[in-house]
Amino acid sequence: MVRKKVKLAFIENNTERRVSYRKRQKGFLTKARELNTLCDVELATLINSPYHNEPEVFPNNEAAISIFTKFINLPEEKKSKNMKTLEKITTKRIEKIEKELEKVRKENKKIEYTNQMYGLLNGEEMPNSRHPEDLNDLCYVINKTYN
Amino acid sequence: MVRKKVKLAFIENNTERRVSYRKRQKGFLTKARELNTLCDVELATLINSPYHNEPEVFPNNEAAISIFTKFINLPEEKKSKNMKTLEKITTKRIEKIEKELEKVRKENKKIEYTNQMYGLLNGEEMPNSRHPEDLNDLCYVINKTYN
DNA sequence: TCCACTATTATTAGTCG
DNA sequence: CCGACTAATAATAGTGG
Repeated sequence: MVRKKVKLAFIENNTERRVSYRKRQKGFLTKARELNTLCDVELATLINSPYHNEPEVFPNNEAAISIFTKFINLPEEKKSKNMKTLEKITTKRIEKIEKELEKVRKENKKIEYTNQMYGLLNGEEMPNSRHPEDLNDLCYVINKTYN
Repeated sequence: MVRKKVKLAFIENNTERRVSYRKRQKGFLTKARELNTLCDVELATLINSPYHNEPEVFPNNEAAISIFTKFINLPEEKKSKNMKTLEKITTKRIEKIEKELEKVRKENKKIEYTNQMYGLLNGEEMPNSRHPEDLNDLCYVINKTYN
């Protein structure tokens, strides 16, 4: 996918294939980490290749085993197609809990910002994460966003 | 990683996160397919997310299960370095509990045999499970084994 | 909510030392 | 064979409908 658009087929040349593997494994694991972090999903991967002796596991052995064991033990009908009522109910509950979670996060942010305001008013140091020029807007933002 | 360089952290906004997840899952699975095809390695992935009801499995259920089962059954030292404390601790605890269990079993046996001895001395029937010719040795065995 | 678009960044095939 | 580099393609955050 660069210099030359590459044909999606087994790379016959050994050296070329090994080099490509190294680069792409790196990229692949980065993508896994990003997806995992940005969206907080349960994600496991395992690669067996002749280019390393031990399997390459993400995120780590225990988590991967736990995620996969859970899947293996799922009853067949849950592994695919037809979703049962129980699962739908669970999904709804998860959605509800997520909304509550977001609310709590907002509340925490508000408290955090408000504390920063008080701290600043009492002459404390400006937190590293916040620039002085933000100060004028801080109070406005707090009220605008959270009330 | 585009328009704006994105911070590698959980995306708080629900909608934004869902959209990002969709796009990135697509990209991730593409990368998996490419690595798999170009370099012909054994590769399995599994994602559980609130954005789909069924786990997203690559390359397919059976292959993924087979690859992971193989891994789970590997001897510990092959599973590699990053086997963490949790599992070691669990293993140690199980070993300890098993030892205690064995001790308790021995204790129970001793009590059982001793009771049989008393029963015999008081003229009770020989238990079916024990032959008369064993009797000579019983007391010796009790002491030899358990003291 | 979800396309489709596109400006940008990220990935990587091939090159060089 | 390997690491660094870079030209070129690929992925995707934000946008507009």
